[in-house]
Amino acid sequence: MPKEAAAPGPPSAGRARNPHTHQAILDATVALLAEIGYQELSIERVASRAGVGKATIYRWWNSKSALVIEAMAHGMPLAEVPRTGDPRTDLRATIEAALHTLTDTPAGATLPALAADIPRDPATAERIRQFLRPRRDAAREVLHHAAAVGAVPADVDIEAIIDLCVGAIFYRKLVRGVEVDAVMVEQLVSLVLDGQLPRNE
Amino acid sequence: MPKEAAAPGPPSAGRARNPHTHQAILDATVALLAEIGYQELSIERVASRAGVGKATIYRWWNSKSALVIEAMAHGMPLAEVPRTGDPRTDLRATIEAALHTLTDTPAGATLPALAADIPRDPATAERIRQFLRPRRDAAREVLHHAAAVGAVPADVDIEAIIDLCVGAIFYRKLVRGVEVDAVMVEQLVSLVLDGQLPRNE
Amino acid sequence: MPKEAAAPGPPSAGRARNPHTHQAILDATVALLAEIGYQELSIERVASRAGVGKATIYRWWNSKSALVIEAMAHGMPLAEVPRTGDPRTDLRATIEAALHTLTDTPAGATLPALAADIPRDPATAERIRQFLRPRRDAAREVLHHAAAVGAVPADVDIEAIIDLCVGAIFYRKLVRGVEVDAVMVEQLVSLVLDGQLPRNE
Amino acid sequence: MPKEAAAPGPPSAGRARNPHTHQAILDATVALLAEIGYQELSIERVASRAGVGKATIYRWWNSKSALVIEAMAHGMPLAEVPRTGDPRTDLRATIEAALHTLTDTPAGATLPALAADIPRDPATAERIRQFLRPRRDAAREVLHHAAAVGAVPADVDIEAIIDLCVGAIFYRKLVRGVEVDAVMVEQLVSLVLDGQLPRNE
DNA sequence: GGTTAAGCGAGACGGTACGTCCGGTCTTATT
DNA sequence: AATAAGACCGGACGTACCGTCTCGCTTAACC
Repeated sequence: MPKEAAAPGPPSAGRARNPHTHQAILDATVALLAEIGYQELSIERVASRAGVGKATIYRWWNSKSALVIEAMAHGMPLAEVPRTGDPRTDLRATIEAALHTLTDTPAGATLPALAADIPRDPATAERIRQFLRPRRDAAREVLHHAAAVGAVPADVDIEAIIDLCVGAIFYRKLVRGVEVDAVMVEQLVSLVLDGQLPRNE
Repeated sequence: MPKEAAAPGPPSAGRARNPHTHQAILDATVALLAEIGYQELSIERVASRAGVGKATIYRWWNSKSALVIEAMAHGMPLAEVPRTGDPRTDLRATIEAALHTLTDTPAGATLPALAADIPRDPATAERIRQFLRPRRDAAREVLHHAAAVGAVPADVDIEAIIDLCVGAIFYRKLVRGVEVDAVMVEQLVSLVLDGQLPRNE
Repeated sequence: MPKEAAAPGPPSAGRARNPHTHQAILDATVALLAEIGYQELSIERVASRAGVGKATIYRWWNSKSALVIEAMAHGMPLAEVPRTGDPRTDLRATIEAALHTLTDTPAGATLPALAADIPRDPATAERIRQFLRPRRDAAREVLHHAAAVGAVPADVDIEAIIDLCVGAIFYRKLVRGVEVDAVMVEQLVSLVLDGQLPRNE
Repeated sequence: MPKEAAAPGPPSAGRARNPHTHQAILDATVALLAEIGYQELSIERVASRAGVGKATIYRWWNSKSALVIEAMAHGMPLAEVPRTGDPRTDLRATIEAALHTLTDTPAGATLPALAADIPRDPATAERIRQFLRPRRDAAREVLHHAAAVGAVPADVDIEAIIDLCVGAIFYRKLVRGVEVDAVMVEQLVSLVLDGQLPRNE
C-alpha cells in the first residue's frame, strides 16, 4: 500500500503516478519472491527486474517489508475454498487451505521474515493483518455458519479458534520446521467441532 | 555449538580452543541481542564488542543464526516454574512462562527472524528446536503428569497440545502483532483441561 | 544567456517568457552561489529556492555552468575603481580589484569550476570571457592610457599584460592555494611600469 | 598519497596492504583520466576498472581529488627537459614543457577541476602543490642557474617568476580558453631574461 | 624444553546492497 | 503556450557488512 493510498485531499499538481510502473514493481516483487525468496530479494533487484529506478520504489514504499506485503496481497490469489454448508467439510477445507498457503506458497516462507520486522517497524503488523484479512474472513464465515447451525457453541470465540488452528500449523511447520500432515488437520477439525483434544493414533 | 564438538581428527600438534574467547563471543551476542535486536546484530559488531577477530567467529559458527541460537540457549535462563502437582496451576504457570518468553524477552523478538532463516539453511530448524527443547520438556512433564492423574485423557497427543498453546500465542503476538492477555491464557487452560472451546466473555 | 536570446522563430501564438521567473532564477543562483558554492549548487536546489519548475530552468539554460555564469554576470557588481589618471595609482587599483574579485567573492571560488567545464562544453569558454569582459575592459583602458602617456611602451601587448597579472594572481591563489599579499601587487605594478622583475625583499 | 603515508609509529597488527591493489587503482585512475576526463571519472568506475571494491579506494583516499592527484603524481611522467646551461635555451624549454603539460596532457584539463575542490577541502591545495613540486623544482633550478650566471638579477623572486609564467599560460588557455602559441612563450622568455614587456608583433 | 602448528587479533580485500541525491526528461493541470 | 509540480529512469554517492584472506604474535601440545 502506498504511503498515502489515494488521499483526495489537496488536488495537488504535478505529474500523475504511472500505473504501469506501479504494477511492474509489484509483479517483479512477486516473481522474485517465488524465485529467490524474501531474504535474497533486494530493492535493487526489484528495481532492475521491473526496469525502474530505485528511487521510484522508495517513493511509494518505505521498506522492503511494505513492498513485499502489498505485492503479496495483490499478487497472490486467495485459495478458492468451495463452501458446501457442511461445517465439518468446510472447516476441513479451510484448514487445508491455510496449511497450503503456509506450506506451499512463497507467502509461508515469507511470513516469518515479515513478522521479524515488526519490532523494527510496528506498521508492519498492520500490513501483515491486511494480507491475512481476506483469508481470515473466509475462516470466520465458516465458523460463524457452524455456530449458527449449532455445530459449535453460539458464543464461541471465533478469533481465538482461528489463532489456535493457524497458529498450531504455523508454529509447527514454520518455526519448529516439522512437517504438518493430514493427521494434524483432522485433530484440529475434531478439536473445534467435537471438543476433542488431540490424541495419539 | 561448534562445527565439530570434539573432532578427534589429527590431534597431532596445535593449540586448543580458548574458552574465554568462546564465552566472550556468546556474551557479546546475548548483550547485543538485548540492546539492538537480531536484525541490527552483525558479526562485525559481535566481534568488535567481544574484542575478537571476525574469523574466530566464523571458525566456530557458520552463520549469524547459528551463533545467536547457541547464545540464546546458553545465555537465556529458563523461567523457573514452580511445580505444585495441581494440573491446572502448573499448566497455567507453564503457559504463562511461554507467554513471558515470547513477549518479554529478546528470544521472542528473535524467533521469527530465526524461523525466517530455515528455508535458506535447514539446519536452523534443528537449532531452534534445540533452544526450545528444555522449555518444551517442562511443558511435556506437566502434561504427562496431568495425564497420569486423569486431568487429561491418557492418550492425549502432548506434542500437539504444546504446539496448539504455544502456536496460538506465537501467532497472535508475534505474527499478527496483537497483544495476548490473561484471557487467552485462561482459554488455553480450559481448552486443555476441560475440553472447553474458547468463548467470548 | 538564453539558448536563443531573441529567437525570431514562430512568434505566432503562445505566451511570452515571464521576466519575473527569469530574474527569480538568477537571484536564487547568486544567493546559493554565495551560500553553498558552485559544487553544492544543483539545478534542483535553484528551482526549489526560486519557486520554479526544474524544466523551466532547463528550457533557458542548458547547463549549470551556463546558468551560473549568466547569474554572475548579471548579479555580481563590478568593483568601482576610481580613475585618477595616474598610471601607477590606477594600475594598482585595477590589480587590487582583480585580486579582490578572485579572493573575496564567490566568483573567485567559482571560476576554476567553470574552467573545468570547458573540455566538456567548449561554449563555456565564451561564457567565461563574457563574464570577464567588463572587468578586462577596465584594465585595458588603464593600460591604454598608460601607453598614451608613455608610462609603458606604445606597442605593449595589453592582452598579454592582463593575462600575466591576472594569471599570476589566479594561479598562486586559486590553483596553488597560496595567499596573495600586497607585495605581489606591488611586484606586478613594478613589472608593468618599470620593467622591474619581481625581487625578494 | 594514502591517508597515512608510511607512518612507522605503532607496528600495528592486521593484514598488510596489498601493493598490487594499490597500483591497479592508480593505473585505472590514470587510464580513465585520459579516456573520459576528471568530471566523468567516478570512484565507482575506477573500482570496476581496477577490479577492486569501492571501499578499498575509500580506505586509502578520502576523495576523488585526492585519488586523482596521487595518480597523476605517480602516473604522469615528468617532461624530460634537456639542460644546456644556456639560460635562454633552458628557460624556453622549461616554459614549453609547462605549456605542453597544461595543454596536451590530461593534467591540464584536470587541474582546474582539482583547484575547484580547494574551497571544499583545503588539503587539496597541498596535494596540488605536491603534484606541481617536481615540475616547479626543475624551473627553479633553471632560474637559479640564470641568476648565478647573471642572466637575471641575483635577488630575483624565483617563485614569483614561475607563477607569472605558468599563471599566464594557465589563465589564458585553461580559464579563458584561448590558444597559447609560440609567441607567448617568446614573450615570457624576453620578459624574464630581458625585462622586456610583451609587445605586439 | 624446544618445536611447531593452531588459535587468535587485526584488518585488508572484492562484493552486494543500502537509502539518498541529482541529472535530464516527460506529463499533468493550472494560469 | 509557458509554467509549477513532481513522477520517472538512471547513475553515483559514501557506508555497512558479508565471508575470505593474510599478517605476525602467542601459546598449548607434542616430541
